[in-house]
Amino acid sequence: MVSRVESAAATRRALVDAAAELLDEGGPDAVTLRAVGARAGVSRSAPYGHFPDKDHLLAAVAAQNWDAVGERLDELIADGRRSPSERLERALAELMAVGRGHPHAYALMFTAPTAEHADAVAAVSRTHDQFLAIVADVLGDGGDARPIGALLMTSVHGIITMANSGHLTAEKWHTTADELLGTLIARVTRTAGPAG
Amino acid sequence: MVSRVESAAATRRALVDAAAELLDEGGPDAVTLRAVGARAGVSRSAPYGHFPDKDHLLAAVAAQNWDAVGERLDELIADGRRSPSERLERALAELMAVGRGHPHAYALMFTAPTAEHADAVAAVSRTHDQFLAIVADVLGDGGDARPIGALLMTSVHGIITMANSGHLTAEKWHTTADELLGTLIARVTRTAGPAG
DNA sequence: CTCGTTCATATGACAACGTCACATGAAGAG
DNA sequence: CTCTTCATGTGACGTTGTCATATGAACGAG
Repeated sequence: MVSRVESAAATRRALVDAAAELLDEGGPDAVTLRAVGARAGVSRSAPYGHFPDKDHLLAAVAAQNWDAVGERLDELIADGRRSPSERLERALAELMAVGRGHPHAYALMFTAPTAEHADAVAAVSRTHDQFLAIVADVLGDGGDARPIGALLMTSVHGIITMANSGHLTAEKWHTTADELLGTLIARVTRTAGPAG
Repeated sequence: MVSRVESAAATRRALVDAAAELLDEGGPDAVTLRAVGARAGVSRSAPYGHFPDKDHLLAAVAAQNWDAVGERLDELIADGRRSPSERLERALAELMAVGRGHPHAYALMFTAPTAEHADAVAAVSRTHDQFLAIVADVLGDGGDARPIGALLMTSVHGIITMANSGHLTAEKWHTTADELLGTLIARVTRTAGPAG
């Protein structure tokens, strides 16, 4: 029951989960290999049996987060009760909820994987494809969904990061992240053509 | 000529410049206090005579970068030969040029100052106000420029950061950062009303 | 069952880092 | 000239990521 390979896989999962929890709770500075090991019930350099270095462990956390978002998008796509534009709104709102609710985890998802971890790159690619499918469904067969999808994705990403860094204050900009999301969707998806 | 206060001010400037250069060249990891001191011609803990800690030194670098952008926006505002919408395009292009040309410096500008450094907060506020003035000039007297300005600022910020982190590949999204900027301006400033 | 191998994990150690306490030496005030 | 002030240099400490090595239990062969 506790075969060697099973135990190793469990330890790997525990390490990734511990790193994710520490990141969520205390930010990047709280994610030390010693703290990760302690929370996972192993010692400080046990991660080196599963990852080449700390960056790869963090890449595994990022991949897990991307997969979680992809799962939510999957549910949206499978849910036939909603209209395409409603699905797009929900997808963007989901991204916003993750970004605002778990700022550190979100920031990690958008720090260059640079082929450090093939799993992370694949997870990102999968989730992006799912998002593009949702956008394509809204636009119909009229044009290429990718540039419009990119504009939506990058803009929502900018709203989230500026809000998280405290640069999007209501006093200065007289609006909120949620309002900006609504305006963005309205203005970008209004006429579904490819580019202005 | 080398009065004590002058010398101290010169050292402070040298420290900030050294930190900015190291950041530009080697990224955040290259900015160690020892390296900063060495490049500035002083020793490793000289910064502590001018800043409470490393974060405050970095905040000073961020403030300097924000002021530099503000200066460029000032030039745009002062240049009467351009139309308001042309000025807005140039302002956003300027932001994009900084972000793409100096990714580490740009990332630092958008990491929470959180009142660490009053100078940094003031520099950010000044530059944001200048940007809003440019946006207001495009919209005319028809409405509040702030929400539209926020949407433009956050979206461009998102384009820059996603491009810098390698998440905005041409293969996946079939577009480029520059194209997205054009589409953004076209779709957001088309009809100048406040919100959709 | 027994023995030798393999491999995940634990421990010790090292360099580099941010930071502090203290020493030093020159600029400015009287 | 003397004393004070303050920017700077030096030594030291705790923490971090990482590696070399030791250990001990899960496997395959006999």
